Amino acid sequence: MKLPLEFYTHNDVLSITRNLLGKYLFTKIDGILTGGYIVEAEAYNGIIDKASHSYGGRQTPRTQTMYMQGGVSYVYLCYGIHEMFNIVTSTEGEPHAILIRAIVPTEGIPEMLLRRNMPVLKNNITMGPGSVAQALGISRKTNTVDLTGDVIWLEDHGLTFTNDQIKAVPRVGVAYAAEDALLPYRFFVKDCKYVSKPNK
DNA sequence: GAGATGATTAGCT
DNA sequence: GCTAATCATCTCC
Repeated sequence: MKLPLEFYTHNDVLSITRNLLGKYLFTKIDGILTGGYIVEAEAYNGIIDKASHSYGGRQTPRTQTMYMQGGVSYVYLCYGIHEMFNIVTSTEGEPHAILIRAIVPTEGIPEMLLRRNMPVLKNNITMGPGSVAQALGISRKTNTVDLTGDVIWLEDHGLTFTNDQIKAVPRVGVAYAAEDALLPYRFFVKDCKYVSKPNK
């Protein structure tokens, strides 16, 4: 059931992103199991993606993780407080990554409530990339973790979405990036209450 | 070594 | 809808 390493090492980061929707993401942090299935993800297509840390082939200590072979986690801090969970794909030297933006929680919900400091379950518990990471207990300590290991992993439970249920939208703010601006990099499940804002 | 910045979120208007 | 909060990392001097 656990996704094999081959799932992550394909070169087509966009099709991997599409296939990630409906896959289950689990984490076991401090011995506590939490998880859910992915409903929103965004591809970061390496050196041609202006929004990527590795745009233009930039290589820094932080982005080293993106250049690794697919199948590891890439966690980084943004705006000082939000930790983001990415899945590195493709082969070594190709800085492809997929940002997990939203999941539907299924396992360990009480623990997620504690981590998010929320009294009751609300739709926004895993809405947005920062919230997903926090609810799952992901932090920079879980950077470069092997996704076929026992800390963070993905499973296929046979859940799939039709093309009608999935919406792919072009990224915004890259209008001058020629044909790349037209590519649909962001995938999400329509009308899912856990998906962040424009969910139709 | 100092300054700018950002793939966000929450809370107020 | 819009704006403030907040800090590790990158870049330039």
